[in-house]
Order: sequence, then structure tokens, then C-alpha cells
Amino acid sequence: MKYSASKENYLKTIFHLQLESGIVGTNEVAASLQTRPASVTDMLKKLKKEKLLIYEKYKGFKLTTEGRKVAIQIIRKHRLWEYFLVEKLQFDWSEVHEVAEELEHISSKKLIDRLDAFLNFPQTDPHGDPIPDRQGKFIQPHQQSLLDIPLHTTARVSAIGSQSAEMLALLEHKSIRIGTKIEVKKKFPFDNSLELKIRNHPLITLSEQVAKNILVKNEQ
Amino acid sequence: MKYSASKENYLKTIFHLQLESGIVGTNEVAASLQTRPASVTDMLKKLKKEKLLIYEKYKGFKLTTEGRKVAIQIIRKHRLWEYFLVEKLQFDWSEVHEVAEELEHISSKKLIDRLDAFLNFPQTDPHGDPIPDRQGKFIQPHQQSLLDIPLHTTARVSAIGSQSAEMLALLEHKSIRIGTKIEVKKKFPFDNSLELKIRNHPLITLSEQVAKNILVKNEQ
DNA sequence: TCTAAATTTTAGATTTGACTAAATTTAATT
DNA sequence: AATTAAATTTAGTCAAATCTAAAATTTAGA
Repeated sequence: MKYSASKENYLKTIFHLQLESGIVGTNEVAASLQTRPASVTDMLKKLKKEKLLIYEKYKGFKLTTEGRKVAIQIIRKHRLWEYFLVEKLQFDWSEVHEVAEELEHISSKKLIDRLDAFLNFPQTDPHGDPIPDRQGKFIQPHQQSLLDIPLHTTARVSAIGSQSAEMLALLEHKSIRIGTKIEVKKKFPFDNSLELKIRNHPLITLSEQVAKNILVKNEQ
Repeated sequence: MKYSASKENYLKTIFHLQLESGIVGTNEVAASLQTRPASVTDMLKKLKKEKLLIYEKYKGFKLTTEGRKVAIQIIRKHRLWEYFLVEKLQFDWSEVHEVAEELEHISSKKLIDRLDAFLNFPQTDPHGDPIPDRQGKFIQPHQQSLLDIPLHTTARVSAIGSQSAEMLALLEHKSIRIGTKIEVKKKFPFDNSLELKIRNHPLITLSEQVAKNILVKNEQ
């Protein structure tokens, strides 16, 4: 089945939101897609009619198995294209997101499988997020927010929770990228800001908003 | 400026048609885009308002300089993607067209210039058609239809005039591809069919419709 | 618990691109 | 030159996706 770019964006967004909240609300989706709640309601009805969404008026909603399947394939495409842009076309990882937002809607299944092979079946995209395989399977690595890890632990950056260009530019500036090894030196309860040490760098300070969006895996 | 996929398709189609006929008609475009003449008229008005088209009711139309510029950039994208699909993703040249029809509408200028560099600035696509450069310049090689070359001349296939999958499948079957050296052995005036010789192959017969769409350059 | 606030949905418009059927203009033919 | 045929345009609809404003429902606070 083929879906419009707009529908695909709704599916993808709902998928991401329900990973956190379980059940998703109209306002949430509207904020995420920069649209109006009324427009979201309109689309929910269409997605329900196509059996992609479990939805009852005023009760919130979530994807059906089929809806999840479609969403995962779009995420697969998005992340493979991001990988391609960075690895083959030397894009900066902070600028690939919006191009991938367009490329993810190209429909050819063969194209994406060939691209996957061409790239040697990468496991994660340049932001550290896992890339689903042909069957839609992917390992959700055990990771947590930088905010939540204890003092004096070292951890390695595994993903970035926000793809906004501003956020990525900030990280670029602070020399934080996927794979960077970090030790939390100090926490300030007043504003939940952190001081970090990265090898060969002076101490770095991060605000709560930023730290929240940096996902790390513990180093063994 | 950014244009809808639909508008881009109109611009591209009108560009191709006016290469042949100079001035273009509503029916021609409708046939080419598999749509209705009334829909074409609707779009003509929009393109005129955007100064992409020179158009007066009932009088035919052609692209403005700006319209031509936009069309050429779309053609550049189409042909670069075709080249990528064949050279890097091992697609068969007979199946790349429809995928490229989607990819050509991805808007990022940076993407296409980086892709161009990644591919080493190819001059022609897998069908032998020239690829415009960043500035929109491209050499239109001197070529003619296989129908028009004299008996016992050898020529090399330089482009295919029709991109239909059926046509390309037929050529595949007859072992005719870009670069194939051909000698015309016989012409039958009754139906304008031809008999050809290709090295290491038995004699091949082609109908007028097929031969018309095979473009060749004379071998020096 | 009852009301106010927040959330969500409905109703009615708008835009883009397409369609059918009918009218208009141009071209062709007798 | 007149009439038929072909090409083109207009008028009126339609579907997808969006919007605003208003109504309905749920939730939360006094």
C-alpha cells in the first residue's frame, strides 16, 4: 500500500510519541507536526478508516500493528538516507535531517533495500539511532538520558533526542557527538545543569534542556 | 523558488516537447502527462502567473528563460539519480526511470551538487542523454534516429528516445544498449522495418516504431 | 461536586490539482 | 466561404489536506 507524504508523517510522529507516552493526544501531535489540532483530528479519522490507528473520540489513540509497520519502514528510510548523506556525500550530521525528511517519502522498496546493501547494512544512523532492517526489526539499545546518570560515571553518547538544527549546532560547538566519552563532574540542583569532562577538553557546562536530550550508554 | 512536484512535471514535459516542436499545444502535454486537456489549461494559467510560461489562449505556449532554467535543473536531478541508481545501486537501466521520477523532486540543491561530485560529474545518464551541469549547461550531441541513417553505415547507440519499460525491455532482449555498435544491413520500405548486425549476434529485426526511438551517433 | 480550564472535535472555508461536460475558438475540407 | 472537425478553454465538481471559529467533552481545582 502507498500512503501520502502527509499520512506518512503522521504515522511516524505518532510512532515516536507513543514510544514515550504509550497513548498519544491530539495536541501533542499538532505541536510535533507544527499544525493545528483540528487538522490532526481530520487526519486521525482517515488513518482510523484505513486501519492504521486505534482511535476513539476524546480518548487518545495509538497505531495498529499495521500502522506501526508502516511507520517503521519510514523510519528505516529516513535513517538510511541520513547515513548515506553523511558517509557518502560528506554532509555534516547536523544538517541531514531535513533532507532525509524529503527522501524518506520515496516509495521504491527496491531502492531502499539496494541502498541498505550499498551502505553495508549499517546498524545505526549518524545520530546513533538504530536503523530497522527489511523486516522492521531493530535493537533498541539500552540508553538513558545524560541527566539521569550518576556523578563520576563515564558513559558514551549513543543518540541525540532532539534533531533541531539549533541543538545540533550547540553540540557541534561543544565537541559532543555520537561516540564521545563523557564523565559527569558536577550537578547543580538549582537549575539541573551539569559540568562534564571530555578528554582533551576543558570542563563543559550543559543546561538541563540540552542534557535531557543527550542519550548515553554506560561504558562497561 | 520551490515548486510543487506537479508544476515541475509540467515544466519538464513542456521543455522536452518544445525541443521538438518549438511551440507546444495543450493536447500534446495532456497526452504526455496522462492527464486531461482541461487540467493542462488550468496549470498553464498558474505557470503564466508565475512567469514561467509564455502563453496566450488558443495560441500555444513555451517556457520563459526562467521556466527553462527550472526545467533543466529538474532534468539534471533526474539524470544524476538515474546514473546513481545504475552505477552505484546496480539497477538495470530499463527500470530506473520511474524511481528517478520521484527522486527528481527532492529539493535540496546541496544534495544534488554533492551527488554530482560523488559520481564524478558524469556527462551522460545511462540512456545516453546529456546531464546538465550546475549552471544548466550541457552539450546536445549530434545524433539522429536509427531510421535515418543510410544502409551499410555503422553507428553507435547514443540515446533512447522512449523511456517506456516495454521499449527498454525489448532492447534488453535484442542486446541493444547505449554504446552498442550497429550496422544497418537491410531496410524494408513496406513497413520501414530494419535488419541490423551487431558483432557476435545473429541478424536483428526492428520495427519502425522501435528504430525511430533509437538515437545513434555516426562512428568517425 | 461543580465549575473553569484545557483538550478535542465539528462545521464551514480555502488551496491545489484534477475531473466532466459544455462552450468557444481555430483549422481543415468540401 | 461555409461547415465540420479538432483543439482549447470555461464552468462547475471533487478529493486531500489544511485552516479558523465555535461547540462538545474531559480534567482539574476550588
